[in-house]
Amino acid sequence: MGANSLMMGGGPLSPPVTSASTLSPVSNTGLSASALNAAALYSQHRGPLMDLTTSLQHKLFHFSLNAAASTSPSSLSSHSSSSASSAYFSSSSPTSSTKSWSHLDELMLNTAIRGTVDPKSKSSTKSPSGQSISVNSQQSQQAQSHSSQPDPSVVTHSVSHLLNLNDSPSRTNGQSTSDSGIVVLNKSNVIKFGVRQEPNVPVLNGHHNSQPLDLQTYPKSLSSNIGINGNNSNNGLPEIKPILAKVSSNSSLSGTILPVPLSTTTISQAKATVTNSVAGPIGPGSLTNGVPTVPRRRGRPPGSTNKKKKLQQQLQQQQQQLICAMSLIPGANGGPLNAAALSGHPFITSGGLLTPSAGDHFNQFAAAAFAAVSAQSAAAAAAAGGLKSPGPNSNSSNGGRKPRGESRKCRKVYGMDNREMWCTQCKWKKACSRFMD
DNA sequence: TCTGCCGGGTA
DNA sequence: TACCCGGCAGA
Ligand SMILES: [Zn+2]
Repeated sequence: MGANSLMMGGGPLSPPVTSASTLSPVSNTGLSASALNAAALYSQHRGPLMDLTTSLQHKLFHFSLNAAASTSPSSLSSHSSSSASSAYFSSSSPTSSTKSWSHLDELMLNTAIRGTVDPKSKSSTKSPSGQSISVNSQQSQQAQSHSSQPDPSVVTHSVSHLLNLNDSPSRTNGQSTSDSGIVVLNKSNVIKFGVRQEPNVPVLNGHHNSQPLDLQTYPKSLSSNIGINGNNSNNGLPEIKPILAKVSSNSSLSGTILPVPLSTTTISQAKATVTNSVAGPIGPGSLTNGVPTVPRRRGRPPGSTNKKKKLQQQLQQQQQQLICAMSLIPGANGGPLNAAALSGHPFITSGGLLTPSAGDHFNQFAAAAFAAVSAQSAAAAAAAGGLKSPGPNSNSSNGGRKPRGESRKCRKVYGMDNREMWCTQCKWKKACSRFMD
């Protein structure tokens, strides 16, 4: 029931496309204008498409392209001056919670989409063409290892294998009313895809009798024309192609994912109808010459560090302690030190550091204070610098950091493989909101 | 080595 | 505010 309402309930497409009235997908998709138009054009001839990126949010599986993982952090950010198109790609540290697309497999797809795990579908999925997912993984690793520029065709190939797309659009029956679609598209640097939520619709047909998506991978020039990720060939970003497909609910082909023929004319037509009135994450400002660009990913850029700031804080703290200690010097018993006394003191340098020099009137009191402060600041620096604090019970409430709770949190409960099941806070590396202590 | 999460950057 | 990640403390 949900599927049908999703399919039928969609309003007209937001961009003023001529075929908008014939299209029934949800419009608030965040898909690129050209993609929407391509979908519109397709649905005009072939029947309605449904954007599952929106309708199946909770079932969506998402992953980041990790193709640039092996590059240095500086090369991760777009080096093009067009900051609008800059994007980051997650590094794949061992503890990284981001799933590399090369690790995507059928099991995860089924888990993500159907919420169930089919134990026998784990790993080593073979396609009839003799290629397997592991081959794609190898390809991806190759792409990762020797180049900061991932090979977009590898991405597309792999996705097509994973989705097991059928390459025969002619098998589509004309009954558009019983067909719904699946849209696989890029949104920022994340590919999202899914199928409509309907029981008993196998996402991946069990026979793996499909072909790879080669016929969907139009050449680079075309993908540039359609405006996916812009046509800036040297912007350091991988090209992510739109993949449009539909799920047939025909009895004999139930669950088979049929590709949408993105013909050259369709693409060019789609390009011609690109407008600036696209709503969604790809905002109006990110369209340049009708070419949507990839917005920069939110969040802390990978590779950024807190060390600089921390060092600064450390220094400041040190100085403060110094001043406090120096307040012992002029007064008899640690009376407050006024500015005049401090500024006139021979041991306070412009940098705020105390530099006792031989021959000066460096009294014992000051020496003692200096030693004390030095020891203190050294300890503080050691603590802040990542050295293990010395004793087991070094401090009961160190730094105001609350002690770790004893309950298992989402990460432990669901595991890294099911990150989509974690609570939001855990996803963000914040204090878990689901398993409170 | 893994887990939990704080601090802070970015949109 | 939402999202994301470096890095630290502790198990
Ligand atoms: Zn949680």
